Amino acid sequence: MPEEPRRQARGQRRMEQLTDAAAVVFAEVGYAKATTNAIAKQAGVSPGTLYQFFANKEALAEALAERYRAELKAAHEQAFDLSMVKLPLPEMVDRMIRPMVEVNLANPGFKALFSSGDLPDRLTAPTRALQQAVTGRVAEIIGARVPDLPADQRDTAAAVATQIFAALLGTIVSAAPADRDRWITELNRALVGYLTPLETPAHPH
Amino acid sequence: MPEEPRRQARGQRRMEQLTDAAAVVFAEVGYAKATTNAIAKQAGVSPGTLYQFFANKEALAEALAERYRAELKAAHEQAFDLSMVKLPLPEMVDRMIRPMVEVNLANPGFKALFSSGDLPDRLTAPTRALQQAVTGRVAEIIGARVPDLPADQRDTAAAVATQIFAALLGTIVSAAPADRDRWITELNRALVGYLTPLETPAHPH
DNA sequence: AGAAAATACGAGTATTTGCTCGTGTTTGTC
DNA sequence: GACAAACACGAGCAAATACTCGTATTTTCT
Repeated sequence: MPEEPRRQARGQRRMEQLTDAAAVVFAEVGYAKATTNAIAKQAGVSPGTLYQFFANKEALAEALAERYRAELKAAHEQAFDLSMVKLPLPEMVDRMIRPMVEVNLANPGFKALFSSGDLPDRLTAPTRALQQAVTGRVAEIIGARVPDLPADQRDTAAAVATQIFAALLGTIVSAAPADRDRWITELNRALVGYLTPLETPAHPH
Repeated sequence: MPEEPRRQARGQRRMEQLTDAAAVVFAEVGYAKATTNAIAKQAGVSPGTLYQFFANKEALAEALAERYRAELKAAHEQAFDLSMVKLPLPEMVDRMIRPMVEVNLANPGFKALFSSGDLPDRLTAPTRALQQAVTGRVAEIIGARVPDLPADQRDTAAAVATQIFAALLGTIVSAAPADRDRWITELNRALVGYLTPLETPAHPH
């Protein structure tokens, strides 16, 4: 098995160019229909060069997914504060949503990897990693907010919330900028509506 | 432009065989990776025969989508009753959800057409038709339940509810049968949580 | 029966696509 | 400056795939 060559500065730049290009092409035509030759062309590079750095199309997608994961994590760490746990739910949800929408608007390829329905089997892995990173984050927050909630219920709630988010993300980013806030509001309502009962369990009637 | 030939009984059967086969293959590998040759083989028919009845892969998907639309409509007309409008929201939502899940379980190809992320451009049309049929139905119900709701808010709510549904549908059908009810319950909670505020507008604080 | 239309076949085609490989250039190290 | 490693090229391959077409069979109609 061939070892990873020791990358030099030029190579690092190329790899970034290539993931950038992949993001553009994925965003334009989706992962499945994106061709490696088109990605190479978009990067201003020959097909051969692409394969000098990535074993295959999938590895390229993995690298891109990993980049998004890191970016998301950074955005959240910047936007999150443990004090947020004490905010009213709608405001907290808003603060969770915004950075993710921002990351998505800044990286059009994100959606193609995060919430595309039928990707080749193997890509399920990086996609799952992305989704799971988000879900884990959400679970943390819910856990901090409702400490008495059993772990399994918390994880289920986090998974559902993430799916709702992913579903509406597409609508939000493909909407006209003027309508975007409207859809974000709806997403907020949906999440708040779903999560509120967790905070006020079993009310007497 | 060639005219549609007058189909004879044999041809009608073939067309059904072919859409059946398409459903199977779509369910197995998704629309994008489904090959027309594989569909023909699954139908026990040569590739040429497939193209005697469908101009291309897309037309086949359209026919399948149309079939699902009709099936869904029938299921709903059977399950719906105007009296349902007076039921408590959770129960009504449950009655809306169940038949759709049923149709989905009975027709594994449904999901591939209904909630797949990156389909070829033209297939957006039949897919949209399916989604819109569902959304329209939901809008009707909401309208009947909350007559005072402005039309645009009603349509927005219907669209969001449909997206939430589509998002969790995948989880529901791919879950182990034992877990299915659990996820259906969550879907119910999500929809009820989102829709409830519409029924009790602007509460005094 | 006989003609026309519909159905059926399946090897073959034109194109696409992920990826390779032989060859040449640039970069880093001593 | 010399040597090796990394980088770059791009024509082209092997495989896949949507679709065709010449031919043969079956059904329908008169």
